[in-house]
Amino acid sequence: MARKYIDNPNACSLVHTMNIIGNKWKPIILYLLSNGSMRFGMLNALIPTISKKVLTNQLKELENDGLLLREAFAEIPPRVEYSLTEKAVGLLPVLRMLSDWANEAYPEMDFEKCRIIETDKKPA
Amino acid sequence: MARKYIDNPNACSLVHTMNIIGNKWKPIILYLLSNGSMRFGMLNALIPTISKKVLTNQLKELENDGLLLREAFAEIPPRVEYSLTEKAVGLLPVLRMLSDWANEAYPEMDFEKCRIIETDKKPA
DNA sequence: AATAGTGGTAACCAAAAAGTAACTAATGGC
DNA sequence: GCCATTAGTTACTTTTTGGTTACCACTATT
Repeated sequence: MARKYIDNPNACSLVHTMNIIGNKWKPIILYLLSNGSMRFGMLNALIPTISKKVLTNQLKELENDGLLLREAFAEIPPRVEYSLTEKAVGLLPVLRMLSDWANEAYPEMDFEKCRIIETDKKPA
Repeated sequence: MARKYIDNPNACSLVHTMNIIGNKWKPIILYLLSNGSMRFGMLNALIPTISKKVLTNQLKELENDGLLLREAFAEIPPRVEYSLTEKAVGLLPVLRMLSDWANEAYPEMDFEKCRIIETDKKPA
């Protein structure tokens, strides 16, 4: 009787996508940049609980995987803009569906859907 | 000038979905079970590189999140069947799209799409 | 008694992800 | 000189995920 098994999970396209975006911070970053290009400092301000170290690393990985475009201008102080590539834009509808799924699957949970709050104070 | 920021990433529906399925093993488990219910041992055999400890834990988490149904039969030896809930079935089309995205986004990569290999030998 | 079948569990460890705090570079303005 | 701006970088630490190994329970069979 032949045995069946998965030979190499890393060769699986689904797993590959998850490896690329399935962590704590990348979905948020992609969501924020879906509204248009953004500078490092703005991303950092919009996600108050992420460290500069981690943000830098996440942006670098997304760039390496072809999802982000990093555009450095010859300016002082330094100015760097991050924007989504076409590859990433193609992923947005799927992210939207993942978001919608949670809203439907857990109706008892009041999700904010990555709500952006406008205020003049930053939490302690 | 008002400042904007994300107040709580964990309240975000997209992040919630990622927290639930966005790790190393759960996409594979969901994929395998999309073909129909399965027993613990079969899952373990089909994913040769996962430990029983981790498989147990992943199944328990998926069950707690409402994606898996665990059905224990009054039999000896123990017999337990795992199957997808409707909640999980609703997620399958999205997983499929995540898979398709990788195939399109990285055409130079030859994904196996969680290919199941039939053979009578298990790798060393 | 030993072995088999099945689905685990427990104790400990390794690797990866994320966090903390301090520092850097290159100007420009006071 | 000091302070400000911006986008990092570095060294170390903590937390989380995943792995290893041995063991368990309850029969049934040899």
